[in-house]
Amino acid sequence: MSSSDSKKTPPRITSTAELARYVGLARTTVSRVLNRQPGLKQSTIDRVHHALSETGFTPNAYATLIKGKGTSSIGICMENLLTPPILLKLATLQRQLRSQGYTSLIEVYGRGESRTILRHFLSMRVEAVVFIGHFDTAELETRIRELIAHKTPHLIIDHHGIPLANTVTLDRAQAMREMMNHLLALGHRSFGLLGIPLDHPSRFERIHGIRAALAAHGLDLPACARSFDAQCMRTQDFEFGHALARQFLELKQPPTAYVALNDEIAIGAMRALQEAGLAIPAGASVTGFNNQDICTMMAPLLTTVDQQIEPTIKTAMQVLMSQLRDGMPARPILRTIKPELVIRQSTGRAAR
Amino acid sequence: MSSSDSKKTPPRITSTAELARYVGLARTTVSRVLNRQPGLKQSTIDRVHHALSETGFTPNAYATLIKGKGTSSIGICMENLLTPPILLKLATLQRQLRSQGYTSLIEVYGRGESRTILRHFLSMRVEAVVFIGHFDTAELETRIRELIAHKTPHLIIDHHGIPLANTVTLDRAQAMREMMNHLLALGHRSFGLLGIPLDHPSRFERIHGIRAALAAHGLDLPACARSFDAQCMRTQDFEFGHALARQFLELKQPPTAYVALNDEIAIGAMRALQEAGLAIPAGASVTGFNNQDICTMMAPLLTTVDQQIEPTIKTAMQVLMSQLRDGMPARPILRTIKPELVIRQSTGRAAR
DNA sequence: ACCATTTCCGGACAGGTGTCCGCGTCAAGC
DNA sequence: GCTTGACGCGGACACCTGTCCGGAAATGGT
Repeated sequence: MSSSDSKKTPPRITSTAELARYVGLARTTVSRVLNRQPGLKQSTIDRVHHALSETGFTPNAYATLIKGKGTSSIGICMENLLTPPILLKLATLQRQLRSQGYTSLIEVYGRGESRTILRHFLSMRVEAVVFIGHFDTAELETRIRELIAHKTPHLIIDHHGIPLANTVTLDRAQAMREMMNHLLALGHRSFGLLGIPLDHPSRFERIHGIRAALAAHGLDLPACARSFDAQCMRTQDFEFGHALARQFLELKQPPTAYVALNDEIAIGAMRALQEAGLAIPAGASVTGFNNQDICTMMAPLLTTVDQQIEPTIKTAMQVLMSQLRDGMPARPILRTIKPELVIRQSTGRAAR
Repeated sequence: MSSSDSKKTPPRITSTAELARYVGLARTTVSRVLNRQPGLKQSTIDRVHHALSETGFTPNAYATLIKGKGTSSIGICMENLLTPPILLKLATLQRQLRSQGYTSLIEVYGRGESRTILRHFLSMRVEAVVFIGHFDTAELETRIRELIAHKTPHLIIDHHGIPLANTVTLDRAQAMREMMNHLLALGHRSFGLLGIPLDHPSRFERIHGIRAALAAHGLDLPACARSFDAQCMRTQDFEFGHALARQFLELKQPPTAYVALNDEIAIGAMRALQEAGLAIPAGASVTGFNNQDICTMMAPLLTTVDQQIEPTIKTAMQVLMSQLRDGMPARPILRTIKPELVIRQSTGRAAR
């Protein structure tokens, strides 16, 4: 009791050397304890661990990682942090990476910042870089070239159309083909595209699928499908869909089926149509994309496309891990994920 | 032309020393160029920059940051990456931090992992740690104590009730008080609470606000409000709200007003009520929480509470920056954000 | 051709950690 | 009391970058 038990305030330790002084051991001994090397008495191990939890000291990660060998970190560049499917991918990817012992460095892309972001990742010596979402193609391709030159593994999720890049992406053309076939079988022949411009490169795949399905029925895209995207500002998707649908309703002969870029736009459009007195699907059909949770809470339940996120991330992990294990592949890896059409209540036979 | 121009493959440079050898300069000279020190010929500067862009070399961030002075990084621990309001907070905070020159290290909390996460942050020598969301109170309090001992600034967003922690949080009691006053003024006297258990510590604030509003009207909480949370599994919120509402509908006298934990649950409940033939708000009133985008796309438009995320993050940044500038505050900082009641169409006079 | 100035070199140290290795110390067994 | 291990010490080097400083070299001007 009379001994100096006034250890109310353990000193602030900032290095293993200080910690070693604190417990009265050599710095190298402390280091050996921290790295679980054999040949140490149990009592000294306990002594160090006790001091460790007492002072709360944490070894400086930067000093360890100077050597660059095995930072166990992956850089993830996100298109944004707001759209649900992208986020779901991030969340599951991050979880799986962690379970494999990898830390994620997450950065959000802003116009033209990809260069800065990539430099940051490389300066942090990440072991791979993942891009999730849609980016500027030319810019992204430059980044990929840089990564390949660095021999740093990479993976693109969603953005399709860069031949030299390892890509895991949903087959959006296939998705649109199936969706169009579904609508065509219901007798629809005039379509309103919501949030899917006819000529924008980022929507090329979708348009391609739509065109293919129409062609198979002897129909021509520009003749039976229209898009009013240029007329409306896209700020918030529900409102966007709402505004787009209203544009279509001003036509003398509005389309009988509406194909939306995503579920939010579809729901906004449904609301506009219903407000105009149209019953769905009796008066018009509406389709979404992503199969988000809301789809089953609408009246009517929304017909949509499921992104198959679980399988997507699963193959993404495979591609990533194979690169981390075996190095860069001889030729770029391309894995396309098959979408799943989810037919619910918002699509029905075309009104006469 | 005859000179050796076969620089098709610039070598892989991993240190400034190698780069210096590559351009035929001293390592220190290269370092001076990289750090923009004066007294250098323009031609040598160009020479280095050219080699830099040619080889794509990036200085090792870890070596620079060993000294620990200013990693300019902030650790952010997230409750999850799936609920929209939390994510909106993350996204805006991350953006604002970056505009101030800070990098964000984002980690997602999993049961009991907060210790590991905090150790990681500290080993990365972050300059502050932010918690966003709701956590286990005891666990979180321990972390905060550790951070204070480390003299590392911290901030909690949303989780309320840890006296020694710097906190920025929405006044949820106030929100519920206003909401209940609104419903009481409409004549409602029996309430169904959706996703808000009467006794769970994480919902203490809400219950407190509800109780206060009722008491002001001479009413007793257990007498006029019920919660069926224990009966239903909460996996997906829409379904959860749907299931909860169905439970209430089995009562002989179902409540006339439903107060939900969030917008998703409210929407699920609305759907269940409508399916049962109840008109809203004529047959029953429903309120949400968060004022997400969907609220304006429902029929009827959902009455809800706006979280005021912009002001929240703005004050969060203030609290954070003041700590980074002036060090730890003498006493814990507590800033509460005033919510905003958003009255729309889903609430109306109580049915007789 | 000479001098002054600018510019670059290269050695040195610091920063925190991991690892190797020879040597001292201490305790246990004979 | 001696040998034999087991264990801890402490010096050394490495990793990569930033910075300081004296001296060498090149450049400029006269």
